[in-house]
Amino acid sequence: MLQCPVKNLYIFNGLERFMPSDLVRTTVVDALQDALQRAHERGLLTLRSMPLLTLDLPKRAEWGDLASTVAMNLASSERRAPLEVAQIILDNMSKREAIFDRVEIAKPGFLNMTVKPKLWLAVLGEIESSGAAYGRCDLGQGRKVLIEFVSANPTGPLHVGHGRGAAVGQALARLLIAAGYHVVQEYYINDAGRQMKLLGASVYVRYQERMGRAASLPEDGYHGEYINDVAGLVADRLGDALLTLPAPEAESRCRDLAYAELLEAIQKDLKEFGIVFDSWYSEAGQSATGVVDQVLNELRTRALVFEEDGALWFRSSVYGDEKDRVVRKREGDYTYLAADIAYHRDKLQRGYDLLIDVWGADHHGYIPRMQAVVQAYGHPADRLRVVLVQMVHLLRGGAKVEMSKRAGEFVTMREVLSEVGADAAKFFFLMRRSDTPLDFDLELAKRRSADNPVYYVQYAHARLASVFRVAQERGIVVPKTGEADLSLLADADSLALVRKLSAYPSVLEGSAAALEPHRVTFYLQELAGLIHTYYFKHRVLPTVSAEESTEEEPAFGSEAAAQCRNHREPLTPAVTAARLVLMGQVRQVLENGLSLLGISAPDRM
RNA sequence: GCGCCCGUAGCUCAGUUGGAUAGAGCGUCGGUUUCCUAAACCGCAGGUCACCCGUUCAAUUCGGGUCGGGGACACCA
Repeated sequence: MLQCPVKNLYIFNGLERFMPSDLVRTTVVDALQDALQRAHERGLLTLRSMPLLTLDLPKRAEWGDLASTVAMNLASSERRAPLEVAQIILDNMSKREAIFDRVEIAKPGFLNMTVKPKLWLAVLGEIESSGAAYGRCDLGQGRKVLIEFVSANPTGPLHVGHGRGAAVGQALARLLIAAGYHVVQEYYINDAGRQMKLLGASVYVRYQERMGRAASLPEDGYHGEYINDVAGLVADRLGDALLTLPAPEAESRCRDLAYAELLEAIQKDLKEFGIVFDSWYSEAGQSATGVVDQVLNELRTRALVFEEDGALWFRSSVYGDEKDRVVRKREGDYTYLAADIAYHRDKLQRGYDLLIDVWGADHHGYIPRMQAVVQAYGHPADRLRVVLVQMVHLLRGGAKVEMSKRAGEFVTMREVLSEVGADAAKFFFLMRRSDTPLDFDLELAKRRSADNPVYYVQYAHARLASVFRVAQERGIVVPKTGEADLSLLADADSLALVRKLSAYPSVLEGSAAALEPHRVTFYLQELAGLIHTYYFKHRVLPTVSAEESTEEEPAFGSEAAAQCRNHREPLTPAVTAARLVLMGQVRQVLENGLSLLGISAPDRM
C-alpha cells in the first residue's frame, strides 16, 4: 500500500531484493545468498524464481536466533520438498563454521540458525564507533522531503490534537533525517479567508462589549475565553479608537492584532513543546502574489479547470478522485482547495522529491484530490504521502475529559504540557499508531511509577547513567569495546540484549519507510524491559563489601546464581569491564531512540 | 448510500511487507530490597485473533462477503 523508496538493493538473477541493514542480518543473508548461488552453480537448484531473503526472529529459544523460510518459499518452483531444499542450502554453506554455532532444519522446512556470539557482540563496537549516529541508514539517499504538520489556523490556541500532530510530525522528521533524507519542516499558516474574518469579527464583538456597547457574536464566531483576552489587548493598545471606525475596518484591525497575537502564542507553545519549524508558509502571503489565479489559469489551459454553473472546478476525477471539486465559488471566492493547489504546486516546484502532509484524520477524504493535484503536475500520486492523526481522548484517572471546540471549551496543548510535561506528552502521543484514536490519561502520564511507560524508559537510561557515575566515583575504569573481553558476554541475558541492540537499525528503517514513529516507542519499551531485568539480575560494579571477598559462590550462569540474585554472582574485574561496555551501548541506543522521539534522556531521576 | 480507519487477553494496544505452541503493558492475585536508583524485578491467571468463504504447503496477516464500532460526505476550513 504505502510505497517507499527502498535501499540496500542488490541484484540477483536480474531481480531486485531488499536487504536488511544491520550487521548480523547482513552477514547471514549473505551466507544464505552465497549458499543458494553455489547450489545453483552445481545444478542443484534452478532458482527460476527467487524469494525474498528475509529473516524471522524465532519465537522459541531452541529455534535459534534467526530463522529463514527460503526453503519453503523455494519448494514449489524447485519442485522439491521443502526439507530437501533446506538440506541443499545447508550443504552449500561455505562459511558455516565461521558464522554459526548451529544451523538446523526444522519440521516444515525452516532453517534455524544460531549465530556465533562473537558475531552478535561485534555490534557493540559498531555502536561505540557510531555513537549518536548508530541506527542511521541511507534509505533516503539524500532525497529532499518537505514535511508539513500542525498548520493550525491562527484563530486560537493549539489544542491536544495539534499536540499529537506536532509530536508525530517532529518524530517523522527526525526519523527521516536519520534515514538519510534531507528534511524541511514547514508550517502552513491558514491566515487567509473566512476563518480569519470570523476571528476579527469575534474579537471586535468582545471589544465592543468591553467598551460598553452591545454586540452579538456572528454565527460560527469564536466563543473561546481567549477571544476576550485578545479583545482586552486590543482595548489596551487602541483604547476606544475602534468605536468610531466603520465596522469592516474595525474588524480588520482586530483581525490583524488577533492574528499576530495568536500566531505568537502558537509559536510559543510549539517552542515549549520543543518543536522547531524550518519554515513558516503564509497562505495570505501566497494569495497576495496572485499565484492562485495564475495556477488556475494554467490548469484551465490544460482543461483541468473548467467553468460550470457559474463556479470553477478542478477536474480531479481524471486522477481517481470520486468527483470534480470546486475551486472558485459562484460568489467569486476561492475555496480552500484553490489555495492548496497553489501551495502544493509550490512545494513541488521547490524541488522536493517527497511531500509528507500530516493531517487530522477527519480530512482523509481530502487525500484523493490532493494526490490528483500532484498528478496534474506530472508526478506519481505517491509523491505526496499523507499521515493521518486520529483524535486524542483525554482521560483523568479513567474518566473522560469532555472537549468541545464548538462551545469554546477545549483542552489546550498548553494545559496538557504544563500538567504532564513535554516528555510525557510526546511519549503518549507516539505510543500508538497515529491513525488510531488515542486514550491519553493525564493522571497516568503524571504518575512516577512503573505503570507509566515514559518513566519506565527514561528510568532505564537514568539507571545506566548512574552506573557510570558510580564507576567514576569509585575510580573504576570504563574500557573501550576493544579493551574488554567480550566473550564474557556470551550468556543468554547479555546476548538477548545485544540482539536487541543490533535490531535497532532495522526498526528505524522500517519505521521510516512506513512513516510510523510508534515502532520506535515500542522498541524502546522492549529494550528498557530487557535492561531493567538485566540490571536486577546481574551486577555490573562490584559491591563495596565484596571487593576483597573470596567467598565461594555459585557458578556464573548456574541455576543457583539465577535464583539468588545478583550479589552471589562472581564478578571479576574482567566481567565488570565487559558489562560496562554492554551497558554503555545500551545507554547509547536508549539515548538515540529517545532523541529521535524528541524526548529527553535524563542522567538522573 | 460511496471512500477511509478499526475489530487480537478484563482494559489499552503490538504483531517485523504469509510461517512453527499469537505477544506486551495495565489491572487482579502472590512474592523480591544490608549491595550499581524498588520510578525496578519475578511468578500465576486470562484467547473460537468478530464471523463466513476463498487463495496457499502454511492466514491474525492477502482477497471477497457478513456483522459491529469510529470517522467522513460541502460552492466549510
